Amino acid sequence: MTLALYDTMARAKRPFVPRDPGRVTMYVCGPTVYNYAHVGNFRPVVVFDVLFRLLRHAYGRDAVVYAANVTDVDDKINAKAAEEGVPIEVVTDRYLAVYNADAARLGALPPSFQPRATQTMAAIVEMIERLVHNNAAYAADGHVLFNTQAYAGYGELSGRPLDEMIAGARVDVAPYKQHPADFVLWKPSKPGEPEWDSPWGPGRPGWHIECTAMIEQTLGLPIDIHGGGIDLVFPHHENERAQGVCATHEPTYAAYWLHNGFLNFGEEKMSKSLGNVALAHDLLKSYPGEAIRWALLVGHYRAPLEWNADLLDQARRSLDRLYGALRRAAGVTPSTHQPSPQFLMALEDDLNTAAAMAELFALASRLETGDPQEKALAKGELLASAWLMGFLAADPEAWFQGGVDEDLKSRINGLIVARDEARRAKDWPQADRIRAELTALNVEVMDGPAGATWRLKEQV
RNA sequence: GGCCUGAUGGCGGAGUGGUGACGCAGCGGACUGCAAAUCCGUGCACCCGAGUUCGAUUCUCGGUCAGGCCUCCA
Repeated sequence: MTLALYDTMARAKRPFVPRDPGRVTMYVCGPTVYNYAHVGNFRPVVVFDVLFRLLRHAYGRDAVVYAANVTDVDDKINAKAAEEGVPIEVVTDRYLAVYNADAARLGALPPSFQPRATQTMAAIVEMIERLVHNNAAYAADGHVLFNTQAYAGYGELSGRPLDEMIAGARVDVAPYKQHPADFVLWKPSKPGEPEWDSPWGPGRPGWHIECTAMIEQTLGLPIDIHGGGIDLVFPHHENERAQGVCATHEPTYAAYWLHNGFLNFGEEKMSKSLGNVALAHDLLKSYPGEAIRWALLVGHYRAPLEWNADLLDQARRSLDRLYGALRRAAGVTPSTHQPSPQFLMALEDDLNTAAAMAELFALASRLETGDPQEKALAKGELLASAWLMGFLAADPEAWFQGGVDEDLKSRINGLIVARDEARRAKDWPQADRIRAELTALNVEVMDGPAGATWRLKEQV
């Protein structure tokens, strides 16, 4: 295993060496649950799921501990709850359930932990107390603020010198801040908002502290890998790091910082064939989760990805190709359970999913054309490789015929049999009539040496 | 205003100092009663300008464009 990961702080690819190979820790910033999540929210979910799987492959299933948090204390949540006249838990529980269900349909394994801010309050308050005690935080005007001057390394992660940021800042500085870059650890709640007890009066935590507290509580500091969207580098992760280091006096907060790029929405391109490709939840009504996952992984995770309906159609066709090869090779017994070396090499190179996918196609091609021995190897490697990336877990038949109810299925099979009889009698007009009927049912027939197979034609 | 990325064929997207992945779409052929699928073959690209070099899409500089961050944000 020679995994190399691009570390945002080092601005370079670095060989990955965990602190303890027997306990590899990874934390990824999750969503604020106040609404249906945007597809872009699922890019990190899927990307870090691939990394999770790869790490488990390398270090062992139980050796990787992965925490992905949920932010359930937030202004937007408060607003939504107030709008509906319900407690915030009603809102957060609802959207968290949807989020988790959608993530599962995108093939993401459940993380080892899914901590929530509301369930980490004691740890948050305790950590703030520690920061105050360490002179890294101060109370002012009902707030507790982190003192950015207390940490010399502040700005190292994002590569921004402090004064530079202040010079370019477009926000007014709150009067109670000692330094313009200081940020809130604890603040009083507004009337009617949820609040928690603390030594500084009832209130709620600032945004950044929850992650640091959750990491310490679920994984322990320091951790090996910290991930999230590129937008989180500053200020969120910069602040997390400052807090974590000052609270623990441990110079490393996270050994590797990984950040995924954004999805690009070319508006005019997108809205034509598909009304709404922005919400994963809506997308899942039109596309298999696996196709969406494929689309999200088709480019390198750090690069921006052009997101449009075409991409999704192409993703589905790519999977058709792979599942098609498996379907035709139903009788082949895999001779290995190991992913192909080429495939592994691609993923180990900072998760080069595009190159890994190319290898999947190469394996499919060998599965189509190789001699029996080569086919057996290709099938084993194709399946093991694809599984490592979270693909091809479905039965090929189910992929092509999925979503068809039993009634329709037996009707289709009846027509296939009837057509087969007509074909054997060389009654081509009758055979074509039956095919037309099947076409009307959105079914495509494929005659093969072993009889006809069929598939549902693409929708949309 | 400050900081930072990126710009590859019809589309998406790897990668490389010299033989130019891969997928989808296209085209030609094989197979098929006809199709589909599959197989074989094939066309199409490296933003602009300058520099370094025997040679640059790949390195350097400048420009243009796009995106991100500095404020909630994947």
